[in-house]
Amino acid sequence: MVQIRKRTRDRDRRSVAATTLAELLSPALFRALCDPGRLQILGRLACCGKSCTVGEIGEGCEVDLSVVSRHLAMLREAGVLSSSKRGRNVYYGLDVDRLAAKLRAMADALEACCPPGAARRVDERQRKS
Amino acid sequence: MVQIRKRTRDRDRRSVAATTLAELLSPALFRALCDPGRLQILGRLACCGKSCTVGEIGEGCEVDLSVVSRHLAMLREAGVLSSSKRGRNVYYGLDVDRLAAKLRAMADALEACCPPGAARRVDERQRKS
DNA sequence: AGCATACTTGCATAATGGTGCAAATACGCA
DNA sequence: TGCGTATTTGCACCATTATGCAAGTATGCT
Repeated sequence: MVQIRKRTRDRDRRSVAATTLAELLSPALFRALCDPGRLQILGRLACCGKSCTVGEIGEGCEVDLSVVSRHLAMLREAGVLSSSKRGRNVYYGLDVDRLAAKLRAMADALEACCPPGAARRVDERQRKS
Repeated sequence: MVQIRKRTRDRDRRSVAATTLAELLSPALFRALCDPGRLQILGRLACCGKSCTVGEIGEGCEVDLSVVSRHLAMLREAGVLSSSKRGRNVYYGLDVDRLAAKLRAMADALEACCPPGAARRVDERQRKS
């Protein structure tokens, strides 16, 4: 009885994890991160540690400023960056903790979704048969 | 003196973190994950918890099996899935722990790269001026 | 060997994405 | 208001990617 109740709880937990996983693994986020130029911007903002204007971010980039602007907009729409306008300037900033939390949530959801114990190895099935 | 030594260490740590970050944030990985179909496959394999054949994975997918096969190959090349052949079948499996570890490493690198303390808030700069 | 099954690959096509230039918009300042 | 600066947007072009179909390869079975 205890055993059955426990299994039921496990199944529920996995089910919730599955929906969570599907929500967390959004194509849009990965889409935003899959371009080298955008990743470069992300890295810059992470290391710089403060929000910067489009012009500042574009400095040293070989691409047109309009491209940088579009990259930034895309990262903002994906929830990676936040922006705020101040005078003529638009400051884009990376909320490191937010992004880190999102990545860790994905990791957690992946593990929670996975059936407990047995099935964590890729090659298990081959070994059996 | 102690203060200076500490700052130097912090700078070193951030510098290492920056290179690590650049290595971890690989476009290829995000590239592999940015397609809805591939994410669906990933989710299935995560929840199923064991490696499956191409045919099994393709069941219920509306796309051609050749597309599934290509998606799987792409995920394998990105280091997300591993595969092994057994008879006529090819088993693709997700190593959940490996992927989760990769995501957490990204989160750690992001935080390590960020200058300590002050600069974790996006809107700090606007508040100053 | 011959045939069936499982998967991959070549190829053509359609869709999507990245880029630069030029024009438009938004704003501050005199 | 008029001008200069910062950023975004429209548009055309080129490159990349996704897809389905058909053909190819690899393997098991009789």
